[in-house]
Amino acid sequence: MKIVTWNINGVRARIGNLLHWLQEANPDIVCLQEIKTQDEGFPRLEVEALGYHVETHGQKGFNGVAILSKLRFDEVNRGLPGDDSDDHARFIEGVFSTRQGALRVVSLYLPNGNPADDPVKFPYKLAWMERLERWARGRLDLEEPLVLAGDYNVIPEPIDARFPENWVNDALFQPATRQAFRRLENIGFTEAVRATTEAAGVYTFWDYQAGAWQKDNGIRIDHLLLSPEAADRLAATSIDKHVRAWEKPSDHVPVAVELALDAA
DNA sequence: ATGGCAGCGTCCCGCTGA
Repeated sequence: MKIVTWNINGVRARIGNLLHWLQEANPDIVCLQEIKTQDEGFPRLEVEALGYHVETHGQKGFNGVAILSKLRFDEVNRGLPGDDSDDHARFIEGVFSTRQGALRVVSLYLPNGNPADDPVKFPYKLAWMERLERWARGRLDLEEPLVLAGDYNVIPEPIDARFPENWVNDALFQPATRQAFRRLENIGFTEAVRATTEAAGVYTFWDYQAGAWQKDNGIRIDHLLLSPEAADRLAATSIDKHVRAWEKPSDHVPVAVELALDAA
């Protein structure tokens, strides 16, 4: 079972890249972030034509997440519980049947939080991370394979940036941000890419500006966190870095995990 | 990043992103 997360930075602007990549990578489940459209604007017919079921949680202009799946959805939940006043579309959960039992997959787009001294944006990021932890603790009680996949907007460690010194004042690399991410790991989640490589120079995002891609000035901020039951079935991870060199690319690339699970 | 891209809606400028 191949599960992938990709911040696509506008699904309507990226539909050609998405269709090409789906055929090349042949994933079973895809978690998209920043679809930047309302649900009715998602190009679902083109994606369905490739054999995928589509569930979205969109909003006008920015944010928005989706899950594409070759497996039928048994259940879909939209929005991260814990704050009814939060109207950002950043969270969608799908439940699937496998031969080994239920599988839960979340596509999440964690708030950026910049500027780090902003009285609203940075606290919103930390509060969202606290809500995610609270929600995730509850899901761990189910003792099921669960994948929390998405754009976390978190650089976990200095090794996850080409120039970590450039990020010390950034919300993505603040001590409080990194601590909140470690808390998610410490309650029982395994970060899939770091579980499979200790290598430096592994990035998932390169800014459009200042020739960041050409200089390999990247950061690793797209992650897949695995519950114990999912981590026990972790077979491999991969990053489709070559997609960043395509025409009209997203600034993020797909990050994949292979789990030893079979569709029911 | 003293902001040099890119997508989107308010649509040829302003906002958001990281």
